[in-house]
Amino acid sequence: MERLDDQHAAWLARTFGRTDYLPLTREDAIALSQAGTVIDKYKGTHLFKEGDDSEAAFVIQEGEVELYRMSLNGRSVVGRLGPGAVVGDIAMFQSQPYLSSAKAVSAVRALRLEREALFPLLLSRPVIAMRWLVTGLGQLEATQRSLIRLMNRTVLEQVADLLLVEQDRFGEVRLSQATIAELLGASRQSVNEALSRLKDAGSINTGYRRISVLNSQELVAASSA
Amino acid sequence: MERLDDQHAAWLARTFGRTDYLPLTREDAIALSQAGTVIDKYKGTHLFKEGDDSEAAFVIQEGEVELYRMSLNGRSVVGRLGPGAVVGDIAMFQSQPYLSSAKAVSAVRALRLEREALFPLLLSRPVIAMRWLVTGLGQLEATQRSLIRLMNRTVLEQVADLLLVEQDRFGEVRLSQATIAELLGASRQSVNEALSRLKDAGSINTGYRRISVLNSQELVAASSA
DNA sequence: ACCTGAATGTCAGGTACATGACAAATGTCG
DNA sequence: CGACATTTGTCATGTACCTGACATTCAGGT
Repeated sequence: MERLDDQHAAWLARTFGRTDYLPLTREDAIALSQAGTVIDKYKGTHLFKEGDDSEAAFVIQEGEVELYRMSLNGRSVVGRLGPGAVVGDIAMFQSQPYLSSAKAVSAVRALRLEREALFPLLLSRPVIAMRWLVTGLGQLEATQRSLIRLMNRTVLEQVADLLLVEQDRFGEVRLSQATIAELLGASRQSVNEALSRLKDAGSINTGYRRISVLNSQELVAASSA
Repeated sequence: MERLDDQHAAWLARTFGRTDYLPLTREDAIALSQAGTVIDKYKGTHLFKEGDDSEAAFVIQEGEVELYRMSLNGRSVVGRLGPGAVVGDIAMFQSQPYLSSAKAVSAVRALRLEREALFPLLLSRPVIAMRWLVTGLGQLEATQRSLIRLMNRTVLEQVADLLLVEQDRFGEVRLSQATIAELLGASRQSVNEALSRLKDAGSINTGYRRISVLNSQELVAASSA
């Protein structure tokens, strides 16, 4: 147990709201990890659903979570979040039911923090509160970027921009064209068309559920960012 | 001076990150207002511009601020913020230059908080940190809503949704059609078209720089939310 | 290896929306 | 009060994108 806590604490210090000016003490990190419980979710299952009582927030440790809302027109994907991100906190802090649903896209491990445990912790440990704030503002920034990506842009530009943001350090994007279309609120056909154009231009390579960025410069130009 | 501080403190307690579970003591509120300086900005001037060094964050007290970013295609408006909202904090906490520009749409009074004064304050007064967090998460929620508004929706639906969100307690929206178009990333003509349809349907009334919501129910239906 | 579900590639037809251009109405300021 | 700027209303034209339909390719399990 001791060693596990240490690992956990170290992980939190590295990834949760990481900032150079806010060192997270081992003590803080352990307090945070002990305030919650680690939960595992299978691919396809929900951490919470729109309208549920917001009892807890979650810090994602492994896997990806998709945040979405339903409307008459169908699903709208608000975002995809990976390790280090927080979900469910908006509703919890506003004492409202969850506003979106959170679904595990892959197998997910997360730290589940109940309101009753989290609030005292944040009030007693300012560094954790600040880091939580930094994480939230990071998400706000990402969402603003998504907004801009959608406005005044053709699907080709949107796709180019998304590939730039979403690529890993090897220049790979592991998403199906249908998923990309959902993230952009576009049709799969249009995304396919855009990818073909970018491939013909030599900026990317495409494969099954995989896109490789070959030339970031050209993508930046194509995104007209 | 004494009386002024009191007023100021009371205002902050009422509007800044207001929550039932986090009472802001008079002492906290005064500390916050004394950590910054009140600045006044004329309509049309900038609080900060994209790329500037992020020295400070601002709590808006009066007036409206427009947040936008430039790209090759022109301006993209990220949002409009009124009293109680915070701008500039994202960049400041991430130690990056400002990511957007903030322009006063009307005469603006704001509390300017420098990094050097704000950080110690947040670390020493957890309730202020929590309220700051709540405010930030509120903006995140609003931005998520904007995202959804844009995705998979016709201009008519977008306009209906925006009117619902943006109306004041008298059911009035004081925005020009051109401004609405900018917020939605649509053309002025399309917005005009949509408003005409809603007016014909009897859901709203339109005037010079003014739209009155007559029937919220019908608007909800038209927005297919 | 084969079978099956998922993902990709491609086409035709329709439409919502952008662009550009201009007239009419409304507010503002000297 | 008149002159000017801003905002609204309306058209005509082109195009990017969506819908629907179908063939082809790929991956994983038995």
